[in-house]
Amino acid sequence: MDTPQKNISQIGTPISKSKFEDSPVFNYINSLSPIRPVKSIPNPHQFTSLNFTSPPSVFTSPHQSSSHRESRFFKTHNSSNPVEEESPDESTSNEDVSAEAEDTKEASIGEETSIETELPTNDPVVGEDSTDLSLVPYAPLPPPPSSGGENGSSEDAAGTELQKMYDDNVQGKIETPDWESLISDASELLIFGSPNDSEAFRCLMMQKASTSEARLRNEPESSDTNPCETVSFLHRGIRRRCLDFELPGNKQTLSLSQNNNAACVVPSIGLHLNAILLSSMDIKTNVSDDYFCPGEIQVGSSSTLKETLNQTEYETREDAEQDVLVEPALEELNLSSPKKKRAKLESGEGESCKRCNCKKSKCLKLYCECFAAGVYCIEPCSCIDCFNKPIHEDTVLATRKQIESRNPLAFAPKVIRSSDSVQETGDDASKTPASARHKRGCNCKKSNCLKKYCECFQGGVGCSINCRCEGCKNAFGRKDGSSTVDMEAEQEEENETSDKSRTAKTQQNTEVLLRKKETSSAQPLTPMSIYRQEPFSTAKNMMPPPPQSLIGGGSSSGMFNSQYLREQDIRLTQPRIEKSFERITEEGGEEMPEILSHSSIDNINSVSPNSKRVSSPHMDSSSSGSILGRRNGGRKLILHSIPSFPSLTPQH
DNA sequence: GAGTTTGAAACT
DNA sequence: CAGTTTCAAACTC
Repeated sequence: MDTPQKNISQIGTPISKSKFEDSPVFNYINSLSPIRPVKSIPNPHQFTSLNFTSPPSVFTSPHQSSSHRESRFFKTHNSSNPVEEESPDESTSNEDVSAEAEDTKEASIGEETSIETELPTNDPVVGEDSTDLSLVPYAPLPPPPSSGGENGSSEDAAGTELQKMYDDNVQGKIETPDWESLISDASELLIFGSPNDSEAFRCLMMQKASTSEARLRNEPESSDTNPCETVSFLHRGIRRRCLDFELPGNKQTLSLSQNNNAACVVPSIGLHLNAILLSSMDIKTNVSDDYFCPGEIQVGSSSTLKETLNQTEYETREDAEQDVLVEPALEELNLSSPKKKRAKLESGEGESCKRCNCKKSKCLKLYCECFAAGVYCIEPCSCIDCFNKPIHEDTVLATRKQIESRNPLAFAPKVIRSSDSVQETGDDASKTPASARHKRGCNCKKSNCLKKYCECFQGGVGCSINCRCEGCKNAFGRKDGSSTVDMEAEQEEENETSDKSRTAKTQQNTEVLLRKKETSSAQPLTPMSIYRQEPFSTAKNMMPPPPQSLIGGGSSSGMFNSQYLREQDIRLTQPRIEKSFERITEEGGEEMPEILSHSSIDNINSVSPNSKRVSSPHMDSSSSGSILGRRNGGRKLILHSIPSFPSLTPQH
């Protein structure tokens, strides 16, 4: 097999390889490509290496009929090889992978075209715009500048040439690279993205999934550990689709995480972040879970998580992530039997993962948890006449927009996390132990805020002034200001008053939460908030003064927050995430573009869209701001434009 | 699994 | 903005 590099060299310069390296042209080429020269050299073996074949697939989704969506990733995804599209050999499940693998092979053979095809995949990701990567999936892609390649045919000649050159150069570097590096990059993205990235990643997956859900279903039986496959699996495993509310153009945001988040998460809670971060860590423990759900993870291995939460943990993340690559396959397998999963979720605590059962809302209203969370409904959902699917993307977006017009914060995370430090501020929040508060507060009349009917309780947060509940006995903190101290006592009360079985459940949750709180309380919480926003954030989407973003950051990301925060377990995960962020900031300081402006924070208070009350931000702001400063060690965090949550509306 | 309860979301 | 209806999750049996 020839190495792609040859091709590259050919493209770039017809010179022989030895000359090639020395030649000024080579230098020039190097300068062109953002990526480190690396491997222009090594080729042959790298190429031959198994690693090589598969990995690219990670970012490429050859078969996609809806290539445009992925265009971001595959800038130059010109011609789809028929082969790509359908690899007769492979089972449907593996089609993608196999196709990709073949593509790579072809690339190695040396066709420019084929190479280009492959390259694109890598390019965006590795090199230039990590942002693109993050952007991902569903967003109606703005034609990426570089991506003109999407429709290679349509490209202008000049543009094409440039693109080619660029691609070629990049290719040379990227292609050759061993997968390890590639994967590591990818993992890094995940890491960085944290919430956002993960979301983005997920979105990526989702795209795939959405475009070919049917395939996915069929897929997995094969459990090849081929790198490519693993990657693809990863995506698939994560595959739950996020609604991409992000608007094209998000690229503005500098930070990877931001962009990414915006894209996917849009859905707030974006699950995403969590998903990956957690997943990376937790997946190991809970392979069976379909999605990376914080809650599930916890449940599955609560103890493990706790342990993992330790600061040291995140250090292992990279490794974990690699593992993730492998793990997904398992998940994938599981996916094949949705019922199983569902059953599992039901029985267990799969709640974290959205799976709706809508019958009349068509999953286009906030009644639908999936929709509310900013994710598309998937197979496991039992909804009827569901419109919350990629196929109806337009409808979904339109509906979302409509809802947002009515209530800008409709898709904002319901639970706003504030830093623990809040207590210091003396705000009402201080009364309650929980660092987080429900955005609007609950309105419980009969549940005493002791059941999941109560959104506060469900979100694992205490009731606050904002709540209009009656007879509040929220174990996480009463409206009247009972503190964490009381919680245990409350639990006891609960036991007495509430039904045994039910109580037991509740109590468990509560206990878990308490433990988490105890553990987490020591740790600074804030940083997360910043990132949370990102998932959905899109410069465009940003609300003027992003109230949400300020809010807790946590608030903004639809999927992320909702899914994540909703989990009572949130706390456990959070520390971890924070750390990851922290790490990011430390290591790649540049990566964090966001600026946390206090001003925005101030706005938070005012922002109660529906006139419904929003948790008092100031506490958040003050605390968060201070914390941020602290955490970052004086680094300035800029809240550039943090889209608080994934809003469809371009701008308000 | 069916039915009931509950409170958020949507509507008026 | 308040009251009512609709809805789907949470819960119970």
